[in-house]
Amino acid sequence: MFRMLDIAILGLLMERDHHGYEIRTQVRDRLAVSANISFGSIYPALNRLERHGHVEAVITNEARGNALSTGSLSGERASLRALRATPGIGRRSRKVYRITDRGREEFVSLLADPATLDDSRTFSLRIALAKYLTPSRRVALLERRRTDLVERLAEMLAGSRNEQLDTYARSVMAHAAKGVELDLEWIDNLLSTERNNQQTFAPEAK
Amino acid sequence: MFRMLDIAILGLLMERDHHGYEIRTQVRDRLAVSANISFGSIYPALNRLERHGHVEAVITNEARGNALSTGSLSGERASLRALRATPGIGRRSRKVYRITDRGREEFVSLLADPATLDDSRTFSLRIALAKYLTPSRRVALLERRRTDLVERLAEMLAGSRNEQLDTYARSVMAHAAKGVELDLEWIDNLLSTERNNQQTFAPEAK
DNA sequence: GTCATCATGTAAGCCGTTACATGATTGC
DNA sequence: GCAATCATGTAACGGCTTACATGATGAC
Repeated sequence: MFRMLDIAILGLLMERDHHGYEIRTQVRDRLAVSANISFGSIYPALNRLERHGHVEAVITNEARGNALSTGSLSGERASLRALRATPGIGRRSRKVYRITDRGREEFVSLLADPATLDDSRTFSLRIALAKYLTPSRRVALLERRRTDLVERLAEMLAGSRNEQLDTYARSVMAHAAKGVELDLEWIDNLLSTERNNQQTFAPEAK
Repeated sequence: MFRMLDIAILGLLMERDHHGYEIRTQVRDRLAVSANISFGSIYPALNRLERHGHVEAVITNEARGNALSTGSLSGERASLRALRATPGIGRRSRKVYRITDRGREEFVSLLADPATLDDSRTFSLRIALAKYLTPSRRVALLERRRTDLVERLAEMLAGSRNEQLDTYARSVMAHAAKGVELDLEWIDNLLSTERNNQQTFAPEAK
Protein backbone atom coordinates (compact mmCIF):
# COMPACT_ATOMS: atom_id res chain seq x y z
CA MET A 1 0.00 0.00 0.00
CA PHE A 2 3.02 2.29 0.32
CA ARG A 3 3.79 2.36 -3.34
CA MET A 4 6.16 5.03 -4.48
CA LEU A 5 4.65 4.87 -7.95
CA ASP A 6 1.17 5.72 -6.65
CA ILE A 7 2.49 8.90 -5.06
CA ALA A 8 4.29 9.80 -8.28
CA ILE A 9 1.25 9.22 -10.50
CA LEU A 10 -1.18 11.03 -8.22
CA GLY A 11 1.32 13.86 -7.87
CA LEU A 12 1.52 14.31 -11.62
CA LEU A 13 -2.27 14.17 -11.93
CA MET A 14 -2.60 16.91 -9.30
CA GLU A 15 -1.20 19.29 -11.89
CA ARG A 16 -3.09 18.09 -14.96
CA ASP A 17 -4.58 15.05 -16.68
CA HIS A 18 -2.19 12.47 -18.13
CA HIS A 19 -2.29 9.24 -20.05
CA GLY A 20 -0.09 6.28 -19.10
CA TYR A 21 2.52 6.53 -21.81
CA GLU A 22 3.16 10.14 -20.95
CA ILE A 23 3.50 9.47 -17.23
CA ARG A 24 6.68 7.52 -17.79
CA THR A 25 8.62 10.48 -19.15
CA GLN A 26 7.02 12.91 -16.72
CA VAL A 27 8.08 10.86 -13.70
CA ARG A 28 11.64 11.18 -14.90
CA ASP A 29 11.58 14.80 -16.05
CA ARG A 30 9.41 16.42 -13.38
CA LEU A 31 9.97 14.20 -10.36
CA ALA A 32 13.69 13.55 -10.80
CA VAL A 33 13.34 9.78 -10.70
CA SER A 34 16.53 8.58 -12.35
CA ALA A 35 15.41 5.38 -14.10
CA ASN A 36 12.42 5.21 -16.43
CA ILE A 37 9.61 3.35 -14.75
CA SER A 38 8.48 0.47 -16.95
CA PHE A 39 5.04 0.32 -18.55
CA GLY A 40 4.57 -3.01 -16.83
CA SER A 41 4.29 -1.02 -13.59
CA ILE A 42 2.44 2.03 -14.83
CA TYR A 43 -0.62 0.51 -16.49
CA PRO A 44 -1.49 -1.90 -13.66
CA ALA A 45 -0.99 0.99 -11.19
CA LEU A 46 -3.41 3.21 -13.14
CA ASN A 47 -6.00 0.44 -13.30
CA ARG A 48 -5.69 -0.18 -9.59
CA LEU A 49 -6.02 3.53 -8.80
CA GLU A 50 -9.11 3.63 -11.01
CA ARG A 51 -10.67 0.62 -9.25
CA HIS A 52 -10.09 2.35 -5.90
CA GLY A 53 -11.70 5.52 -7.18
CA HIS A 54 -8.57 7.62 -6.91
CA VAL A 55 -8.48 8.42 -10.60
CA GLU A 56 -11.00 8.25 -13.45
CA ALA A 57 -10.67 7.89 -17.20
CA VAL A 58 -11.91 10.97 -19.05
CA ILE A 59 -12.83 11.86 -22.59
CA THR A 60 -10.58 14.50 -24.05
CA ASN A 61 -11.10 16.53 -27.15
CA GLU A 62 -7.58 17.80 -27.47
CA ALA A 63 -7.21 16.39 -31.00
CA ARG A 64 -8.05 18.58 -33.95
CA GLY A 65 -10.51 16.28 -35.72
CA ASN A 66 -13.37 15.78 -33.28
CA ALA A 67 -14.80 12.49 -34.50
CA LEU A 68 -16.86 11.60 -31.43
CA SER A 69 -20.33 10.01 -31.67
CA THR A 70 -20.33 9.09 -35.33
CA GLY A 71 -23.06 6.67 -34.37
CA SER A 72 -22.27 3.51 -36.29
CA LEU A 73 -20.18 1.86 -33.57
CA SER A 74 -22.37 -0.34 -31.38
CA GLY A 75 -22.38 -1.45 -27.71
CA GLU A 76 -19.07 -2.48 -26.20
CA ARG A 77 -17.02 -1.02 -28.98
CA ALA A 78 -18.59 2.40 -28.67
CA SER A 79 -18.15 2.65 -24.89
CA LEU A 80 -14.51 1.61 -25.15
CA ARG A 81 -14.03 4.23 -27.82
CA ALA A 82 -15.70 6.81 -25.65
CA LEU A 83 -13.09 6.28 -22.95
CA ARG A 84 -10.28 7.13 -25.29
CA ALA A 85 -9.18 10.31 -26.91
CA THR A 86 -10.70 10.99 -30.26
CA PRO A 87 -8.59 9.19 -32.83
CA GLY A 88 -8.60 12.18 -35.13
CA ILE A 89 -5.76 13.54 -37.20
CA GLY A 90 -2.55 13.84 -35.22
CA ARG A 91 -3.68 11.81 -32.21
CA ARG A 92 -3.41 8.16 -31.35
CA SER A 93 -5.81 6.16 -29.23
CA ARG A 94 -5.09 6.90 -25.60
CA LYS A 95 -6.73 6.69 -22.21
CA VAL A 96 -6.49 9.93 -20.26
CA TYR A 97 -6.80 9.90 -16.47
CA ARG A 98 -7.96 12.58 -14.07
CA ILE A 99 -7.51 12.57 -10.30
CA THR A 100 -10.71 12.44 -8.20
CA ASP A 101 -11.47 14.17 -4.90
CA ARG A 102 -10.85 10.89 -3.12
CA GLY A 103 -7.56 10.64 -4.99
CA ARG A 104 -6.51 14.10 -3.84
CA GLU A 105 -7.19 13.19 -0.22
CA GLU A 106 -5.29 9.94 -0.61
CA PHE A 107 -2.39 11.75 -2.22
CA VAL A 108 -1.80 14.31 0.51
CA SER A 109 -2.06 11.67 3.22
CA LEU A 110 0.39 9.36 1.40
CA LEU A 111 2.77 12.26 0.84
CA ALA A 112 2.95 13.17 4.52
CA ASP A 113 2.65 9.66 5.98
CA PRO A 114 5.60 9.03 8.29
CA ALA A 115 4.94 5.27 8.23
CA THR A 116 6.33 4.83 4.75
CA LEU A 117 10.07 4.35 5.03
CA ASP A 118 12.33 7.13 3.91
CA ASP A 119 14.97 5.80 1.63
CA SER A 120 16.62 8.54 -0.41
CA ARG A 121 14.40 7.85 -3.41
CA THR A 122 11.05 8.22 -1.71
CA PHE A 123 12.35 11.20 0.22
CA SER A 124 13.40 13.14 -2.86
CA LEU A 125 10.11 12.21 -4.53
CA ARG A 126 8.25 13.71 -1.58
CA ILE A 127 10.31 16.89 -1.73
CA ALA A 128 9.73 17.18 -5.47
CA LEU A 129 6.01 17.21 -4.59
CA ALA A 130 6.41 19.26 -1.42
CA LYS A 131 4.37 22.19 -2.69
CA TYR A 132 1.28 20.09 -1.95
CA LEU A 133 2.25 19.77 1.73
CA THR A 134 1.45 22.25 4.46
CA PRO A 135 4.52 24.13 5.78
CA SER A 136 4.43 22.27 9.08
CA ARG A 137 4.30 18.87 7.38
CA ARG A 138 7.17 19.89 5.14
CA VAL A 139 9.26 20.82 8.15
CA ALA A 140 8.34 17.56 9.90
CA LEU A 141 9.37 15.54 6.84
CA LEU A 142 12.67 17.38 6.56
CA GLU A 143 13.51 17.02 10.22
CA ARG A 144 12.65 13.35 10.27
CA ARG A 145 15.02 12.78 7.38
CA ARG A 146 17.67 14.93 8.99
CA THR A 147 17.73 12.74 12.09
CA ASP A 148 18.23 9.60 10.00
CA LEU A 149 21.05 11.17 8.03
CA VAL A 150 22.96 12.38 11.09
CA GLU A 151 23.00 8.79 12.29
CA ARG A 152 24.12 7.46 8.90
CA LEU A 153 26.87 10.06 8.69
CA ALA A 154 28.38 8.83 11.95
CA GLU A 155 28.40 5.24 10.68
CA MET A 156 30.04 6.16 7.40
CA LEU A 157 32.68 8.33 9.10
CA ALA A 158 33.46 5.47 11.46
CA GLY A 159 33.83 3.15 8.47
CA SER A 160 36.11 5.56 6.64
CA ARG A 161 38.46 5.55 9.64
CA ASN A 162 38.44 1.77 10.06
CA GLU A 163 42.04 0.75 9.43
CA GLN A 164 41.12 -2.88 8.91
CA LEU A 165 39.57 -1.93 5.59
CA ASP A 166 41.61 -1.64 2.41
CA THR A 167 41.90 1.68 0.59
CA TYR A 168 39.01 0.93 -1.79
CA ALA A 169 36.52 0.01 0.91
CA ARG A 170 37.58 3.04 2.96
CA SER A 171 37.24 5.25 -0.09
CA VAL A 172 33.66 4.04 -0.58
CA MET A 173 32.88 4.79 3.07
CA ALA A 174 34.42 8.26 2.86
CA HIS A 175 32.54 9.01 -0.35
CA ALA A 176 29.27 7.81 1.16
CA ALA A 177 29.91 10.12 4.12
CA LYS A 178 30.44 13.05 1.77
CA GLY A 179 27.18 12.23 0.04
CA VAL A 180 25.35 12.28 3.35
CA GLU A 181 26.99 15.59 4.24
CA LEU A 182 25.77 17.04 0.96
CA ASP A 183 22.26 15.78 1.71
CA LEU A 184 22.40 17.41 5.14
CA GLU A 185 23.47 20.76 3.71
CA TRP A 186 20.59 20.56 1.27
CA ILE A 187 18.07 19.75 3.98
CA ASP A 188 19.38 22.52 6.20
CA ASN A 189 19.00 24.98 3.36
CA LEU A 190 15.43 23.84 2.75
CA LEU A 191 14.68 24.10 6.47
CA SER A 192 16.00 27.64 6.76
CA THR A 193 13.98 28.63 3.69
CA GLU A 194 10.89 27.20 5.34
CA ARG A 195 11.55 29.25 8.46
CA ASN A 196 12.08 32.46 6.50
CA ASN A 197 8.81 31.93 4.70
CA GLN A 198 6.99 31.34 7.96
CA GLN A 199 8.37 34.65 9.27
CA THR A 200 6.83 36.39 6.28
CA PHE A 201 3.40 35.57 7.66
CA ALA A 202 4.26 36.50 11.24
CA PRO A 203 6.98 39.12 10.92
CA GLU A 204 6.55 40.98 14.21
CA ALA A 205 6.42 37.83 16.29
CA LYS A 206 9.95 38.26 17.50
CA MET B 1 21.91 -14.87 -11.51
CA PHE B 2 23.43 -11.39 -11.08
CA ARG B 3 22.52 -10.99 -7.50
CA MET B 4 24.16 -8.17 -5.66
CA LEU B 5 24.00 -10.22 -2.47
CA ASP B 6 25.99 -13.06 -4.06
CA ILE B 7 28.81 -10.67 -4.89
CA ALA B 8 28.72 -9.27 -1.36
CA ILE B 9 28.79 -12.69 0.31
CA LEU B 10 31.51 -14.10 -1.92
CA GLY B 11 33.50 -10.92 -1.44
CA LEU B 12 33.41 -11.26 2.33
CA LEU B 13 34.35 -14.93 2.10
CA MET B 14 37.37 -14.03 -0.03
CA GLU B 15 38.91 -12.52 3.09
CA ARG B 16 37.95 -15.19 5.64
CA ASP B 17 35.27 -17.71 6.59
CA HIS B 18 31.96 -16.40 7.88
CA HIS B 19 28.66 -17.70 9.18
CA GLY B 20 25.34 -16.27 8.07
CA TYR B 21 24.46 -14.20 11.09
CA GLU B 22 27.80 -12.46 10.94
CA ILE B 23 27.52 -11.67 7.24
CA ARG B 24 24.66 -9.30 7.88
CA THR B 25 26.72 -6.89 9.96
CA GLN B 26 29.81 -7.32 7.78
CA VAL B 27 27.92 -6.34 4.63
CA ARG B 28 27.02 -3.11 6.32
CA ASP B 29 30.32 -2.37 8.05
CA ARG B 30 32.83 -3.51 5.44
CA LEU B 31 30.94 -3.07 2.17
CA ALA B 32 29.17 0.20 3.00
CA VAL B 33 25.70 -1.14 2.18
CA SER B 34 23.42 1.25 4.01
CA ALA B 35 20.52 -0.98 5.05
CA ASN B 36 20.94 -4.25 6.89
CA ILE B 37 20.23 -7.14 4.58
CA SER B 38 17.57 -9.39 6.09
CA PHE B 39 18.24 -12.96 7.17
CA GLY B 40 15.45 -14.02 4.88
CA SER B 41 17.80 -13.15 2.02
CA ILE B 42 21.10 -14.29 3.49
CA TYR B 43 20.35 -17.87 4.46
CA PRO B 44 18.67 -18.85 1.18
CA ALA B 45 21.54 -17.17 -0.67
CA LEU B 46 24.13 -19.19 1.27
CA ASN B 47 22.25 -22.43 0.62
CA ARG B 48 22.06 -21.64 -3.07
CA LEU B 49 25.75 -20.81 -3.26
CA GLU B 50 26.48 -24.09 -1.48
CA ARG B 51 24.32 -26.08 -3.93
CA HIS B 52 26.19 -24.48 -6.83
CA GLY B 53 29.51 -25.36 -5.25
CA HIS B 54 30.61 -21.79 -4.73
CA VAL B 55 30.89 -22.13 -0.98
CA GLU B 56 31.13 -25.05 1.43
CA ALA B 57 30.22 -25.51 5.07
CA VAL B 58 33.28 -26.19 7.22
CA ILE B 59 33.98 -27.47 10.70
CA THR B 60 35.63 -24.89 12.88
CA ASN B 61 37.33 -25.41 16.19
CA GLU B 62 37.48 -21.80 17.19
CA ALA B 63 35.63 -22.46 20.44
CA ARG B 64 37.57 -23.26 23.58
CA GLY B 65 35.78 -26.43 24.63
CA ASN B 66 36.35 -28.93 21.82
CA ALA B 67 33.44 -31.33 22.28
CA LEU B 68 33.59 -33.06 18.87
CA SER B 69 33.04 -36.82 18.43
CA THR B 70 31.54 -37.65 21.79
CA GLY B 71 30.25 -40.75 20.04
CA SER B 72 26.68 -41.15 21.30
CA LEU B 73 24.98 -39.11 18.57
CA SER B 74 23.93 -41.35 15.70
CA GLY B 75 23.48 -40.99 11.93
CA GLU B 76 21.75 -37.85 10.70
CA ARG B 77 22.14 -36.03 13.94
CA ALA B 78 25.89 -36.54 14.10
CA SER B 79 26.53 -35.36 10.55
CA LEU B 80 24.45 -32.25 11.10
CA ARG B 81 26.43 -31.55 14.23
CA ALA B 82 29.68 -32.06 12.39
CA LEU B 83 28.76 -29.26 10.00
CA ARG B 84 28.45 -26.81 12.83
CA ALA B 85 30.93 -25.20 15.09
CA THR B 86 31.61 -27.06 18.29
CA PRO B 87 28.96 -25.99 20.76
CA GLY B 88 31.52 -25.60 23.56
CA ILE B 89 31.73 -22.93 26.18
CA GLY B 90 31.37 -19.43 24.78
CA ARG B 91 30.18 -20.48 21.32
CA ARG B 92 26.73 -20.94 19.87
CA SER B 93 25.76 -23.44 17.22
CA ARG B 94 26.63 -21.94 13.87
CA LYS B 95 27.31 -22.96 10.31
CA VAL B 96 30.54 -21.53 8.98
CA TYR B 97 31.07 -21.18 5.22
CA ARG B 98 34.24 -21.13 3.16
CA ILE B 99 34.57 -20.04 -0.45
CA THR B 100 35.65 -22.75 -2.95
CA ASP B 101 37.94 -22.43 -5.97
CA ARG B 102 34.86 -22.42 -8.18
CA GLY B 103 33.42 -19.68 -5.98
CA ARG B 104 36.55 -17.57 -6.37
CA GLU B 105 36.34 -17.83 -10.14
CA GLU B 106 32.64 -16.97 -10.08
CA PHE B 107 33.32 -14.01 -7.81
CA VAL B 108 35.93 -12.30 -9.96
CA SER B 109 33.84 -12.79 -13.09
CA LEU B 110 30.70 -11.40 -11.40
CA LEU B 111 32.68 -8.47 -10.04
CA ALA B 112 33.95 -7.42 -13.46
CA ASP B 113 30.88 -8.42 -15.51
CA PRO B 114 29.71 -5.42 -17.52
CA ALA B 115 26.32 -7.08 -18.16
CA THR B 116 25.06 -6.45 -14.65
CA LEU B 117 23.57 -2.98 -14.54
CA ASP B 118 25.41 -0.26 -12.69
CA ASP B 119 23.07 1.48 -10.36
CA SER B 120 24.90 3.41 -7.65
CA ARG B 121 24.52 0.60 -5.12
CA THR B 122 26.07 -2.17 -7.18
CA PHE B 123 28.76 0.21 -8.37
CA SER B 124 29.88 1.18 -4.89
CA LEU B 125 29.76 -2.47 -3.85
CA ARG B 126 32.12 -3.29 -6.70
CA ILE B 127 34.49 -0.52 -5.74
CA ALA B 128 34.46 -1.64 -2.11
CA LEU B 129 35.71 -4.99 -3.45
CA ALA B 130 37.94 -3.50 -6.15
CA LYS B 131 41.15 -4.86 -4.66
CA TYR B 132 40.16 -8.22 -6.16
CA LEU B 133 40.05 -6.77 -9.68
CA THR B 134 43.00 -6.38 -12.01
CA PRO B 135 44.04 -2.74 -12.55
CA SER B 136 42.74 -2.75 -16.11
CA ARG B 137 39.32 -4.07 -15.08
CA ARG B 138 39.15 -1.47 -12.34
CA VAL B 139 39.80 1.29 -14.84
CA ALA B 140 37.23 -0.17 -17.24
CA LEU B 141 34.61 -0.27 -14.47
CA LEU B 142 35.33 3.31 -13.44
CA GLU B 143 35.22 4.63 -16.97
CA ARG B 144 32.00 2.82 -17.76
CA ARG B 145 30.38 4.40 -14.74
CA ARG B 146 31.83 7.78 -15.59
CA THR B 147 30.16 7.78 -19.00
CA ASP B 148 26.77 7.04 -17.45
CA LEU B 149 27.15 9.79 -14.89
CA VAL B 150 28.14 12.44 -17.41
CA GLU B 151 24.88 11.73 -19.20
CA ARG B 152 22.85 11.83 -15.99
CA LEU B 153 24.45 15.09 -14.97
CA ALA B 154 23.27 16.76 -18.17
CA GLU B 155 19.70 15.56 -17.55
CA MET B 156 19.65 16.81 -13.97
CA LEU B 157 21.15 20.17 -14.90
CA ALA B 158 18.51 20.55 -17.61
CA GLY B 159 15.82 19.74 -15.05
CA SER B 160 17.19 22.24 -12.54
CA ARG B 161 16.88 24.97 -15.17
CA ASN B 162 13.36 23.99 -16.25
CA GLU B 163 11.25 26.99 -15.34
CA GLN B 164 8.02 25.05 -15.60
CA LEU B 165 8.93 23.26 -12.39
CA ASP B 166 8.19 24.74 -8.98
CA THR B 167 11.02 25.59 -6.58
CA TYR B 168 10.86 22.23 -4.76
CA ALA B 169 11.07 20.11 -7.88
CA ARG B 170 13.89 22.29 -9.22
CA SER B 171 15.70 22.04 -5.91
CA VAL B 172 15.54 18.23 -6.09
CA MET B 173 16.95 18.35 -9.61
CA ALA B 174 19.76 20.71 -8.60
CA HIS B 175 20.61 18.58 -5.60
CA ALA B 176 20.64 15.43 -7.69
CA ALA B 177 23.02 17.19 -10.09
CA LYS B 178 25.33 18.08 -7.22
CA GLY B 179 25.31 14.48 -6.10
CA VAL B 180 26.32 13.32 -9.55
CA GLU B 181 29.08 15.94 -9.63
CA LEU B 182 30.39 14.61 -6.34
CA ASP B 183 30.34 11.08 -7.75
CA LEU B 184 32.28 12.26 -10.79
CA GLU B 185 34.96 13.93 -8.65
CA TRP B 186 35.32 10.74 -6.68
CA ILE B 187 35.64 8.60 -9.80
CA ASP B 188 38.16 10.98 -11.33
CA ASN B 189 40.24 10.80 -8.16
CA LEU B 190 40.14 7.01 -8.23
CA LEU B 191 41.09 7.02 -11.91
CA SER B 192 44.09 9.29 -11.39
CA THR B 193 45.22 7.11 -8.48
CA GLU B 194 45.00 4.08 -10.75
CA ARG B 195 47.17 5.82 -13.33
CA ASN B 196 49.77 6.85 -10.79
CA ASN B 197 50.00 3.29 -9.53
CA GLN B 198 50.46 1.99 -13.04
CA GLN B 199 53.34 4.43 -13.52
CA THR B 200 55.04 2.94 -10.49
CA PHE B 201 55.56 -0.25 -12.46
CA ALA B 202 56.71 1.53 -15.60
CA PRO B 203 58.35 4.72 -14.33
CA GLU B 204 60.69 5.51 -17.22
CA ALA B 205 58.04 4.95 -19.88
CA LYS B 206 57.54 8.64 -20.43
C1' DG C 1 4.89 -1.20 -47.70
C1' DT C 2 7.56 -1.02 -43.91
C1' DC C 3 9.89 1.15 -40.09
C1' DA C 4 9.90 4.06 -35.89
C1' DT C 5 7.21 5.86 -32.48
C1' DC C 6 3.15 6.19 -29.80
C1' DA C 7 0.04 3.63 -26.99
C1' DT C 8 -2.01 -0.10 -23.85
C1' DG C 9 -2.00 -4.11 -21.73
C1' DT C 10 -0.75 -9.22 -19.57
C1' DA C 11 2.35 -12.95 -17.63
C1' DA C 12 6.27 -14.56 -15.62
C1' DG C 13 10.02 -13.92 -12.93
C1' DC C 14 13.52 -11.65 -9.70
C1' DC C 15 15.19 -10.12 -5.69
C1' DG C 16 14.20 -8.52 -1.91
C1' DT C 17 11.18 -7.90 2.42
C1' DT C 18 8.27 -9.13 6.72
C1' DA C 19 6.44 -12.49 9.57
C1' DC C 20 6.74 -16.76 11.50
C1' DA C 21 9.05 -20.83 13.83
C1' DT C 22 12.74 -22.78 16.48
C1' DG C 23 16.35 -23.19 19.65
C1' DA C 24 21.01 -22.42 22.29
C1' DT C 25 23.64 -19.40 25.44
C1' DT C 26 24.52 -15.55 28.55
C1' DG C 27 23.45 -12.18 31.99
C1' DC C 28 20.50 -10.68 35.50
C1' DG D 1 13.60 -18.49 35.62
C1' DC D 2 13.36 -15.01 32.13
C1' DA D 3 14.76 -11.66 28.82
C1' DA D 4 18.18 -10.39 25.41
C1' DT D 5 21.12 -11.77 22.02
C1' DC D 6 22.97 -15.07 18.91
C1' DA D 7 21.85 -18.22 15.32
C1' DT D 8 19.30 -20.64 11.40
C1' DG D 9 15.77 -21.38 8.66
C1' DT D 10 10.82 -21.21 5.86
C1' DA D 11 6.59 -19.02 3.70
C1' DA D 12 4.13 -15.45 1.97
C1' DC D 13 3.99 -11.48 -0.16
C1' DG D 14 5.43 -6.92 -2.61
C1' DG D 15 6.80 -4.01 -6.08
C1' DC D 16 9.34 -3.82 -9.66
C1' DT D 17 11.35 -5.66 -14.17
C1' DT D 18 11.51 -8.10 -18.71
C1' DA D 19 9.33 -10.25 -22.27
C1' DC D 20 5.44 -10.88 -24.82
C1' DA D 21 1.19 -9.46 -27.49
C1' DT D 22 -1.41 -6.05 -30.01
C1' DG D 23 -2.45 -2.23 -32.77
C1' DA D 24 -2.70 2.76 -34.63
C1' DT D 25 -0.27 6.55 -36.94
C1' DG D 26 3.21 9.16 -39.44
C1' DA D 27 7.37 9.47 -42.12
C1' DC D 28 9.91 7.80 -45.88
